[in-house]
Amino acid sequence: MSWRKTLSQSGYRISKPRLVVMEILAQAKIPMTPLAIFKQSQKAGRKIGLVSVYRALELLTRLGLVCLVYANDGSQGYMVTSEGHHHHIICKVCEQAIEFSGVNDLEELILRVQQETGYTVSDHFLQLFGVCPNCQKLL
Amino acid sequence: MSWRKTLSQSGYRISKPRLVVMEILAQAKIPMTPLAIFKQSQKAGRKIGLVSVYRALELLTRLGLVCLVYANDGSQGYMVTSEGHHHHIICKVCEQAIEFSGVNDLEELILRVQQETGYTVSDHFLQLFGVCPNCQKLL
DNA sequence: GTTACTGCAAAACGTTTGCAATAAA
DNA sequence: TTTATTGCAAACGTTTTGCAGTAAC
Repeated sequence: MSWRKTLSQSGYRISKPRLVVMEILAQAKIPMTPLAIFKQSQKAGRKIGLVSVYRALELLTRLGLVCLVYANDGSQGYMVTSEGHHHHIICKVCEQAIEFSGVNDLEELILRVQQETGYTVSDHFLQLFGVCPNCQKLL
Repeated sequence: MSWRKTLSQSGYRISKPRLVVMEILAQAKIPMTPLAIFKQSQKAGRKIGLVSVYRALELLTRLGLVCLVYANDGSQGYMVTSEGHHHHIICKVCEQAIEFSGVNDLEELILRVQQETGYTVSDHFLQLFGVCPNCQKLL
């Protein structure tokens, strides 16, 4: 389903700020902060308010259309999400981030931890960090 | 090695704020924010400045004596670390967090992702969320 | 035409910094 | 005694909020 449909079927409007934020995130190769999205919109001549960027990101995240990823220096950025469950791997050099799926691989670990700790596990967060193919060439 | 030795062998002093922060974190069962640590120090009658809490946490994190964990609502808190590599599992109800080790279980996943993406993986971040044994009884 | 949404200004929040006073070694 | 460290006050950057005007449906 397109993000426009998700929005309107949930009773939200396709406004200019939401459009611009989605366009910028769709083209971005690296996770983007609210401020970076705002600046990019200015550079592109598509004037929107920083406040609207925050509000758009909050909504889009809640609808699962974008997600928050953490750089390993602790800073946070937003990315568009594709359908289904997935994780991200982020290049430490150029910050380029891509998705990978891999729920099943964690199943065994989760079962073991449940047995060892007595916790029931309902959710998890996994991110990998490394060097992307392009940056490997340059090193 | 005790955290005191780690500090002094690295050329740092065992000051009151650092002592208080470590004491509070050692007793805490849930990840604590800088502000929560500060308030706890006041309640315990061990007066230290909030700024010192920040500075102590920065140093202790850099030395690997404490670490930052993320709640699944995005908020962050600090915990003492035990030796070696490990991850955390956090209770969604009471926020109680405990460590578990499990590097080997990720090995296979990491190898697969490296092959699929061409990235070289050097680092990872994993956190599990669920319900702790105690909160399971109460539900 | 209705009302969800925007954008501004201002408030709120968490965190950092400069610097004189203090205390750990 | 020396100098690393503290604690205050003030600066800082980020995020949120109230509200009148605007635009999506």
